[in-house]
Parts: sequence; structure tokens; C-alpha cells
Amino acid sequence: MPKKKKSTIKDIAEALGVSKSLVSFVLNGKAKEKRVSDGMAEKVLDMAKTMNYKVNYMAKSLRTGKSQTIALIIADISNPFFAKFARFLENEASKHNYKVIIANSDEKKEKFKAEIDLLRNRQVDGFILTPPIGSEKELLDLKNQKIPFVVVDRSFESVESHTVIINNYKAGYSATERLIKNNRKNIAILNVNNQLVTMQQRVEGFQDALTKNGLIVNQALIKQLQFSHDKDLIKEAIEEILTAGADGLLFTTGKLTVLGLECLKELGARIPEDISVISFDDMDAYRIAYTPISAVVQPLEDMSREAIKTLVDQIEGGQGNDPFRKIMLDVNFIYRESCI
Amino acid sequence: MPKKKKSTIKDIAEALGVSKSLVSFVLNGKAKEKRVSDGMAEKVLDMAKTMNYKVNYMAKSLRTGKSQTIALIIADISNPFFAKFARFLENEASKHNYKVIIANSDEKKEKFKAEIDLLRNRQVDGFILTPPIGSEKELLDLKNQKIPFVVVDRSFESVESHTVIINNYKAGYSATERLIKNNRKNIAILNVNNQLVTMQQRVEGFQDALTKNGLIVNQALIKQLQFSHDKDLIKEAIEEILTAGADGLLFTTGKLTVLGLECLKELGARIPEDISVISFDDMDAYRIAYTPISAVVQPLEDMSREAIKTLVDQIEGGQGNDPFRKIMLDVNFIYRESCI
DNA sequence: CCTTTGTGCTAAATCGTTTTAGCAAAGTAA
DNA sequence: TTACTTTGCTAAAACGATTTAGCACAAAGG
Repeated sequence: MPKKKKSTIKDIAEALGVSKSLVSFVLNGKAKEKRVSDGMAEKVLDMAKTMNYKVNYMAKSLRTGKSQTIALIIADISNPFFAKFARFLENEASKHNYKVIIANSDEKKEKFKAEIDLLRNRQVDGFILTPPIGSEKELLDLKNQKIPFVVVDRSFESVESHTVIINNYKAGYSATERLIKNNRKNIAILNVNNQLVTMQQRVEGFQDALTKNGLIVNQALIKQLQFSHDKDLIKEAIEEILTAGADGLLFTTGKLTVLGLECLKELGARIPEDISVISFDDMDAYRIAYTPISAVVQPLEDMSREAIKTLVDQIEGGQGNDPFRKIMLDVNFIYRESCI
Repeated sequence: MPKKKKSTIKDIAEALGVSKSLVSFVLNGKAKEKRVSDGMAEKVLDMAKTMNYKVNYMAKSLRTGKSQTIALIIADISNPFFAKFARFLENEASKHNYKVIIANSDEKKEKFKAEIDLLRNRQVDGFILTPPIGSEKELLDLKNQKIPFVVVDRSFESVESHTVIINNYKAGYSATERLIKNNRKNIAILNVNNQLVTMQQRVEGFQDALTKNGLIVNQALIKQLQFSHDKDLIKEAIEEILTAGADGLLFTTGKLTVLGLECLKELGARIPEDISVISFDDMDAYRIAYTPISAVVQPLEDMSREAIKTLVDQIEGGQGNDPFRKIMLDVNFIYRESCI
């Protein structure tokens, strides 16, 4: 049984009778640049392998100030939308040799701030953020202190930053048109987080689709909720739109939809006979729902790739004085029985 | 605009004209123990606050060998079961001042090993693992090298270790009895990962429930699948059990169930009229499924708490020569229309 | 008065890297 | 020959903390 004591650069240096610097140069691929002879470079590499050398990231980070770790702060990893995104993000991050630490804000700006502070202590190199309402100040702080970050899924008008979002307006517009093509005239929308520009844009797309198609916008059919997890509030809202004669419904988040579908059933509304439905975010649940639900599918993999690329460029690239990248991606649609 | 330069212990020491050691003692709560005068301790704390001092974890870790970070290696964070678990785990970890890095193995032992190696380089203090089939060697390595870890959701007979699992036998037994009480005589089970003891136990519980209730065990109704993500295979298996006259079905994982429900629908089997269904793991999807599905609910929060506690005790506690803790928790049940 | 004990603090080593500055030997150019 | 360049390497400082050993002084005990 080989008693693997963990070896350090110093061990390798001593074993070969050379200096630590030499070993470090070689191990970091700077052999050529630092004019280490080919023979010596090879010897170092061999010795590193036989001694089972593994770099100590703590030491490396302390010296370089880079931890090769990025933080992802989302509302809640147990929300499948974020979980899927997190998975793609980790894949992309690992391609660039970064690890991801996930933190949950629960859409509360205090938790959001607390997590940022905590993670900064741990010297993460940058952040991927879905900032809750009212967290402009935290973003400004990061900007002022030149900490690399990318905002995804949302955007703030008052704080310019690197952003990766979908075309929410267009997505809302297209989803609504689908319901219109279903011959629906009284289409409702159920929305949350309406202080977020991105969520507003979904509603704007919805409204414009109506007017452009000669339908009137009935304010009684536009419902703004405070939370997406309060079933009673959702039920109330749905009851109201049903009473107002809704025959079509656009949910703006997946979480809202899952609870909303429960409510619709409880209220005896049949899908799609009584009301056609389409939802943002594709959930597994939609495939086995009592009526399979159509969905606006966000390109999570592309979003992850762009987010990581933008972040890594900031971290490893220049001064971070590049113009802000505002990446906007198009969504896809999956049509199921809920709006045939 | 306050130009917050990040301050170090040295800065505080110089500002007060004392030594770094003194400052370190105070900031680590060792003032009393190290006989620092009360007045001085207070001065240090005040200065730390006004200078906005934040500990540098890299430096601390390098010196102490502890990173206050633990690794969670699961099959896939985008699987809601693991995502929920991850969320609870992070909550528990943060109570002990640990951050969690999540890695995905996709149930492949090579990826599992690769992630362990990667994370060990990063000096994580310990691991929470759901080891894939065939990863005994990796667990043994960790044991030999005295790296703290806890196995959750599964267990290996050949490698003794700290473990947190549910009582799989009992859960399988009870779930099956529920179907029997539904007057079902030809109950089937769909299983995956049958090389895992924990999964075998679910099947054993199933079988014993049948025999104890005077039913015969029909091997044609016991289906072992290789993967949980291959819909064609699942469909084939379900077709076979339907042909064999199944009127009850127990799914052993949530992922299996979601695909399985799609198949059942496609095959025209009505739930619960033609076949009663119950599933391990409660998914959001079950509440809005075409027939709401009953579920075996694992106590994820309790499991997280026990896992973190066990791990932290190893890390911070003694030599790690304590006897292995084998924690087994009971499950809960949620009954919905799929087996009334 | 001398010795012991206790109090309050500090200097310096250490963790494992990276990186700057520079040295000695060999090669090249005049 | 002299002077510059290139090649191949090293010594030592630094990153920011923790921790060990010990110093100086005061108080206490005989």
C-alpha cells in the first residue's frame, strides 16, 4: 500500500536538486518562456507524476489572488429552472477550469447581499447573478470595486452591467400570438416580480400582441403577483380572471404554472376546452400534466455559455473596461395540448 | 465615496501599534485564552469594524489546512430530488459556516473519481457522496487517506463508512402494502440501479409485502432497468408488465416515474382504474399529473442535517476513529388519487 | 530579598505557491 | 581581446493568516 504523502513543489525541487522556481515554471507551462531547458522540463514533469504531485489551490490562490472559483447566486436551487441552469453553468465553468459555488437568495435582497459578502471573503473570482428586486446597490458596489460579474435572466435599467437575457418582449409576444391563433379572445396573463424589467417586458409583449391582432387589452386580465409560492393568492387571481371571462392564459414562470394548474383544476376549468394555457419555462411536470402544457423554452445552455464566457473574459482578460456586453437570446417553443 | 481598500490583520496591527499575533488572537475569539486584556480586545474589534476587515480565507486555509468548504457529489443537480437535497444541505452547512461545492457524476464512476480528485486539490474539508455503482475503490481511497466523508442515499456492503439512508426495505414494504390495500393482486415494480444495495432493499420490501399478504411474487412483474433516462426501455418494460396483467405499479425513483407516466398514458393504461401507482420521491409534477401520484417522501431535511452533522464531527472532531455512524431514517407517504 | 507565578504582549516561523531580480557560464560580434 | 547577448538557472520576497516560544514586568509567597 503506497503511503501517498502529498508532495509539494519543494519536494520535487529537492528530489531533483533544483530550485522551486524552476519547478513552478515548468508546472505552469512557462518552461519555454522562462528558458528552462527541454531536458530539465521533462525531468520535472516526470518527477511530478511519480511523486503524484497535486497543486495546492489555497497556496496558489493566496499568491495569485485568483481562486478559480465563481459564485452563482440564484433564488433557489430547488427550483428546477435554476437547477437546470446551474447544471449547464457548471459544465461550462469546468471547461475553463473553474468550480462553481451556488448560493440561494430566496429573492431577498438581504440574503443576496449577505451571500455576496460571504463569497467575497472566500475570494471568488467573479459572480453570476440573478439579482432580486431592490439589489441595485449591491451591483453598484461590485462595479465600484471592479469585481467581475454577469447578470443573467434579468436586467436593471439603473445599473449598467454585463447581461445575458432572453428576448422577453418577443417571447411574450409570440406566446400570446399562439393563444390568439387558438381563437382565444380574452387572454389573461399571470405575472410575478413585476418590478423586474425583464418581467415587465413579458407583459409588454403580451399586450402588444393583443393590440396588433385587433384585441383589446383588458386590465382585469392582467394579474401581478407578489410571490410565486403563495397558492392562495394564485387561486384568487385565477378565480378573478375566470370570472372576467378568460379563455386563454399565459403564465410567466414555471413555478407559477405548477401551482396555477392545481388551482385551475380545483376551480373546474378545463384545459384547453375552457381555457388555453402556455407557460414560460419548460418543466418536466408539463409532459405528464392532466393536460400537457405548452412552454416557452429558454436556451439555458447557450445562456450558460455566454455568461461564463463573459465572466471569464472579465476575470482573465484586461482591465474590465470593455463596454458592457448585453447578450439577448431567442427562445424556443414547445407546443403541447394545452393550446392546440 | 469611501474607497474601501481591503484591510489585513497587519493593517489593524499597525493602526493600533500592536502585533499581528495579538490581533489574530482577538479576531479568533481567543482573547481570554491567550490573555489579551479586555481593553485591548475591544480596541481590536472596533478597529476591525471601522477598517471593514474581512478575513482572507485563502490565507487562513493555507495555514490551517481547513477550507471551510465541503463537496457534494451527486448524480445530477438538475434532477429535482438532488436539487432539493442540495438546498437543504446548503442550509445546514451554512449553519456550521461551511460552503458547499456541488459536482455531478452522472452516475459514472470515472466522472465521480475525477471530481473527487479535482475537489481534493482544492482542499475541501470533506465530502457528501452518492457514489455510483462500482465506486468502492474511490471510497476506500478516501478512507485510507483519512479524508472525511459521508455516504448518503446509498450504501456499500464492502466498504464500511458513515452513512445516512432511509429505511428502504420498510419504505418498499409499506408502499406495496398500500397498493395491496387497494385490492391490487398483480403488483409490479420498476427499478433502476439494482446493483445498489439500497435499491435492492426496496425490491425486497416489495416482495416481502406481497408474500406476507398472501400474494405470489411474479418475476415477470419485477423489472430492472439499466438507466432511468431511456424512455424506450421504460416503455418496453411497462408494456410487458401490462401484458402480464399488472394492476399495480411501484416506481423506485422519481425520474423513472415521470417518464413512466408518459408511457402509461401512451399505452392507454388508466390510473388508477387499470393500474394503481405509487412512486418513490415526491415530485412537483405529481400534483398536477393527469392522475395525481402518491409518493414515498424522503425526509431530505433530516437527512441533510444528519449528513452535515456527521461530516462536521469528523472534520472538527477527533481523529476520525469513531465507529461508523449508520443513520437510517423513516420515510413519509403522501397519498393521492393514483392509489385511493 | 529572592523566587515563583501570572499577565500582557511580541517575534518569527510556517503553510505552498508565484514572481522578480539577478548571477554565472557560454555564445556571438567586433 | 573586449564587450555584449543569450541561456539556464537560483535566491528571496511576497501573499495573509496562525501558532509556538518566549520576553518583560508586576504581583505574590516564603
